[in-house]
Amino acid sequence: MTDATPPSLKALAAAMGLSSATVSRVLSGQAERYRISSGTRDRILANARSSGLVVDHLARSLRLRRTLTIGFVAPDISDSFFAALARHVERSARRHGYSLLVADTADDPVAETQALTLMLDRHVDGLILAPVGTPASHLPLARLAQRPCVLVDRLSPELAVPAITADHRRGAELAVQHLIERGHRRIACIQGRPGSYPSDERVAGWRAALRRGGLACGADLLFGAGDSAEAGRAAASALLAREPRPTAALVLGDRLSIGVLQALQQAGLTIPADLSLVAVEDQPWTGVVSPPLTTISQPVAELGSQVIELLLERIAGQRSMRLPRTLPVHLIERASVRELSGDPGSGPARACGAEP
Amino acid sequence: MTDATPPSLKALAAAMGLSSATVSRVLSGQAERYRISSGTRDRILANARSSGLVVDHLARSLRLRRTLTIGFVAPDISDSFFAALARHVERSARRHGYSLLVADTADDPVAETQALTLMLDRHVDGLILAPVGTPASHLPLARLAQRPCVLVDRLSPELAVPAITADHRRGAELAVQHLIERGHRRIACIQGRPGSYPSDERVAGWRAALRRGGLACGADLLFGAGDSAEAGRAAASALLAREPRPTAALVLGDRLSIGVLQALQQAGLTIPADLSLVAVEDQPWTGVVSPPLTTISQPVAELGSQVIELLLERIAGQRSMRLPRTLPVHLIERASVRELSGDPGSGPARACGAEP
DNA sequence: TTGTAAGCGTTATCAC
DNA sequence: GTGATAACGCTTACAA
Repeated sequence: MTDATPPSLKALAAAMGLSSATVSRVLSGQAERYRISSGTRDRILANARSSGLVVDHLARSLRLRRTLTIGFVAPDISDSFFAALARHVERSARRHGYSLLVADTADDPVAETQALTLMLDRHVDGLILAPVGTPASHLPLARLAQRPCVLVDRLSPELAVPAITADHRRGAELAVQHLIERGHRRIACIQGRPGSYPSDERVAGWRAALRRGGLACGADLLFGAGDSAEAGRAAASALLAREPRPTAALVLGDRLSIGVLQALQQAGLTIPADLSLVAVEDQPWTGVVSPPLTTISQPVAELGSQVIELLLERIAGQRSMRLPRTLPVHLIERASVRELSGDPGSGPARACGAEP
Repeated sequence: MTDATPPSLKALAAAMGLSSATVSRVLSGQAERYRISSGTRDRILANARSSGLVVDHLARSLRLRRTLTIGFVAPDISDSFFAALARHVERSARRHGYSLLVADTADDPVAETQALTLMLDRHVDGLILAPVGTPASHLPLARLAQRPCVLVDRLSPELAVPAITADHRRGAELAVQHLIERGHRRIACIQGRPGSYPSDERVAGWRAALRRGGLACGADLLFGAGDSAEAGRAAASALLAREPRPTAALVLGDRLSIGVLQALQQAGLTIPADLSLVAVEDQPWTGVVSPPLTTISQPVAELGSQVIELLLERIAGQRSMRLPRTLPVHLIERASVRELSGDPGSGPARACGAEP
C-alpha cells in the first residue's frame, strides 16, 4: 500500500534507476523496436501497473502533436437524428481510442465559428461537421484546412471535403411517387429551413418527382420556413387554407410533423381522410400516432460508422478521393396515405416547370 | 499577405526582438499586472492579430494543468432527455470558454469505466456524470476523486459528490394522486431498469402514494424491466393479461410509452377507455398521439444550467456543501386518463405494505 | 518595464 | 540495450 499519487513516467524511471527514455519506450509498446531486454521491460511494466502510473496524455499530445480527440459539430444535438448520430460516432470513436468533443451551433454561424475555434484550439485530430448553411464565409477556413474533416448530412460546396449524407433527394422522390401511385395529384410540401442542405434537396426531389409525373409543383404548393413544431403548425394552417386544398403533403422533418399533427387536430381534421401525409424522418413515435405515419427513414447507424471510418482514414493520412457518398433511404408504409380513386397511370394536370 | 502559417508565441517574440515572457504576459491579459508599457503591449497585440497567432492550448494546458474541457458521461446521449441536457450543458459550457467531451455508456459498467478513463486521461477539468447503477465499484474512484464532479439525474450513494436531479419520486406521486382523484383504484406501474435511480425513485413514489391512499401496490401491479420500447410492449402485454385488470398505469419512460402504445394498438384496445395512462417523461410527441398523453414533465433546461453552474463553482475551488438538489416536476393533463364513476374520497381496498 | 531560465511530462535523435 | 539531451510551446518566479 505505497500508492500515494501515481508517479510520472520520469519519476518512475528515476525510482527504478532507469532513464525516462527507456521507460517511455516500454510504455509506448516500442520495447521490441528498441530491443529492450525482456527483463527490464517486465520490471517496468510491473512497476507501472502497481504504482498506477498513467502516462500524461497532455504531455504526450504536446510532443506527438496528436490528441486522440475528434470534434463533432452539429446544428442541434438534441434533435433525434443528430443525437443518434452522435451516439454512434462516439461509440466507434471510443472503440478506436478517440474521445469526442461535441458542439451545438443552433444553426447560428457565430456559434459555429466559436465552437469550431474552440475545437481547433484544442488540437482535435479531425472534425465531423454538419455545417450551418450555404455562405461558409464565416468559418475559419484556413485553420480548418489544416485538419482532416468530413461533412455529414449536409454538403457545403465551398468546403472541399468529403461528405456522407443520406439520399435526401431520392427520399422525397420516393414519397411523391408513393403518393402519385395512390392517386394523389395535388401534393404539397412543407419544407424546413430553406438554405439547409437536407431541406433543399428534398424540395428538389419533390419537385422533380412531380414534374416527372406531369403534376403541378408551383410555389403555391410549397409551405414552411423553419424546422420547429411551431413552423410546422403555421405551414399546415396555410396549407389547409389553400384553395383548392392539396390532398397530400410531404413533411420534411420530425419536429415539423409534430406541428402539422397539432394543426390538423386543432382544425378537427383527420389523416388520411382530409389530408394524406408522408413524414420525411422516421422516428420511434411516428409508428404509434393515429394513424401511424408513412415515413422516409434514413440509415443513421450506417451514416455514423461510415463517417467515422472515413475520418479515421483521413487522419491516418489516406487522401482517398472517395466521392461524396450518399446512403440509400427507404419508405416505411403505414397508414397516413389515403388511396384515392381514379386511374393512377396518367393524370391530366397542369404542367410544372420553370418555363411556361 | 505574409501569413504563411501562424507563428508560435515564441516565434513572434523572437521576430519582434522581445522575450517570450513579455509576449505571454500580454497575450494572457496580464499586461496590467506586470506593468507592460502600453506601447509594447499594443505592438504585440497588433502583430499577434495580423499574424494569426493562436497560443497553443496544449502547451498552456500542460503548464497550467487545466484544459478548459469538461466531460459529460451519460447512459444514452440519443435519449431525448440526455440529448436535451447535453445541448444545454454544451451551450453554457461554451459560454464559459469550456469545451464538452461526451461519452455514452449504454448503461454498461465496462463502457462507463472506459469512457471515464479516457476523459480523466485527457485531464478534463470537471465531470458531469449520470452513473450507470448502484454498485459503483467498477469506477476508477481514486482518479475520479481527483477532479470536481457532479451527478445529474441519478444519485449514487457510493459517490460522495453533489447531485442535481428532478424530483422523480414526487413526479410519480403526482401521477398516482391524479389517478386516484379520478376514481382509479387499481393502478399499475411499468418501471424502467430496476436499479437505475430514476426508475427506483418513481416506483417508490408510486408505492408511497398508493399506500397513502390505502390502495394495493403489490408486486402483481409492478411490471417491466428495461427502458426500451420492446420492454414496454412486453410489460404492457403482461399487464393486460393480469386479472383483475388494472384500470390505469404509470409508464416510467418515454421509450417504454411507445412500446405500451404499440401493445395496446395491437390488442385492439383504446386509451383511456380500456386503460388510463400517465407517461412519466413528457416529449414533444406525447401531445400529438391520440389521445394526447397526460404526462409528468421535468425541467431539462433548468437541470442543465444548474448542473454546469454547480460544476464550475467546484472547478473554481468552492467546496460549497450544497445538498443534493432536486428540481420540481409537474403534471401536464391531457386526455389519457379516464374519469371513473365512484366516490374518490375514500375507497375500500386491500391494504398495502411490507408487513401483512 | 522587461529578460532569464526552470519547469510542465513526454518522445525522438544521437550516442555509447 | 540503454542513457543523455533536446525539443514540444507555454508560464512564472526571480532577476535586472
